Amino acid sequence: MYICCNYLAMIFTLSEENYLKAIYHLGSISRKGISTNAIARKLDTKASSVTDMVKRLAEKEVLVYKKYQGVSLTDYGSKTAVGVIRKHRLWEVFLVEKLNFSWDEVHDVAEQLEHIKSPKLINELDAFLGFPKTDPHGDPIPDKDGNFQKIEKRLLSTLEESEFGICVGVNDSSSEFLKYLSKHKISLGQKIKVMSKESFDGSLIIVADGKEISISNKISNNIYIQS
Amino acid sequence: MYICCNYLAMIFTLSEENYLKAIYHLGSISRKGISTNAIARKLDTKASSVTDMVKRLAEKEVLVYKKYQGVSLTDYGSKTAVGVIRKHRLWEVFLVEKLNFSWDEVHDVAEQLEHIKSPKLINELDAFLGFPKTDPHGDPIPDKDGNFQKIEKRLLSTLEESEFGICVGVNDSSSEFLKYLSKHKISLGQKIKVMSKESFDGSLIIVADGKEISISNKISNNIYIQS
DNA sequence: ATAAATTTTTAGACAAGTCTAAAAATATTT
DNA sequence: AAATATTTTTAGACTTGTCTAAAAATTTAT
Repeated sequence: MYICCNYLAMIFTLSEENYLKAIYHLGSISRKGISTNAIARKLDTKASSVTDMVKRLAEKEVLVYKKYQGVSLTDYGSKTAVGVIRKHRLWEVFLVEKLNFSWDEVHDVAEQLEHIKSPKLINELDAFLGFPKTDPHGDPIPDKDGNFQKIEKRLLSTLEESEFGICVGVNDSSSEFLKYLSKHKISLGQKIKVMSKESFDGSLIIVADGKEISISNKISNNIYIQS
Repeated sequence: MYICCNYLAMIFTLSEENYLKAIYHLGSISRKGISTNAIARKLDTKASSVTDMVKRLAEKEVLVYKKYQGVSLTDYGSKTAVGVIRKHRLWEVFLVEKLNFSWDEVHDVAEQLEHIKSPKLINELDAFLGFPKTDPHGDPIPDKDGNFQKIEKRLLSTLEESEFGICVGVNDSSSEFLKYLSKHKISLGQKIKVMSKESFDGSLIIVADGKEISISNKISNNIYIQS
């Protein structure tokens, strides 16, 4: 029998880790295949690049890929993604609590630190910080076995002017509502920025896929975003 | 007038930083041009690869390169290398003092951490650690302007019979060598006395931590002491 | 000072990761 | 169900950083 790889010793490049993390975030809401375009949007890259990478990752058996059907992570791929997220969030806590970073300064640095490879480092850091349960944005920190509480998500309606987020899910999955979203280019992974907010009816003017549209409070109460 | 690059905003790849660091280390010994082969040996790569990279770095004006004449760092290249070394050594202190790493475990992780780009991160880390002057191997840590003291140090192998000194550093920081030292209770600050010196192979009989041991010339050539 | 050995460079190739442009498949509209 | 639009994939190219093999320059030895 042919053993393709030793999972425990498997090493991923920085790029591969970023893809796994992006796919995990997109997939943690919907259980369907994640589309090439959604991944491309999330990673600010081109669909063709995603196709290439996804093929490589499928060969490594961290995700399942079928042409034109999108992808979904295997258990091992999911575990790997959670490991990267754990590192990201622990470093964020370190930066804020020990090095006087404010919550809006941590992300870029944590994006670099999350790729440092050393199990001892991250587990000692966890202990040094007193095994924190959430990061500075309120997102849960997985423990060293990958267990954590439910993911934090907000309604689009809670965003303020000039804030933005990535669409990670919907509350209402009626065909009617989903068609409305498609027509306005709002899909999983789509970046949405709030340009202005009308205080008297809660309607928003947002930018999605480069186009500016106005949406009612009813709509923004049915879209989940992640900052 | 054509301005080739903005030094302050210049960003180097991981590979480029490793080349600069290697050239800096080789250059702080001899003042001549550093040879392609010496760099290749230090980085465990091929001479042809070094030639390629060195051309790129010369274009970025961080070093001066003339065919067949070796290279030498410009002031800016040198400053960049010192910046990487500063990061490496500060992370080593962090790992040992805060995260319970032993001195033979830090090198590989610090090799990764030294490439994280964030001036705020490293300056805050410096403050968090109390502005340490030396790393766990006794090497000086440059301050944020790149200044550091040269510490007076001699090789243990230069001591004569009945002389003694304090261990202040090592030349080889491989885990293998450091483990050997630990086993024989030789660490930074340890007093070492030379009892006798074998003239034909240069081996020494020393006393460290109250115990008498024999060490080869290869070992004593990798330990720095201060009288 | 010529020959031999060594070092360094060039030329050409490769892998990872990305891109553009065009083709193929799927989804939507009428 | 045919036409249109969108998504996804393919094909080919580029960059970074590496390699091998061979050519050129330099150094060492005779």
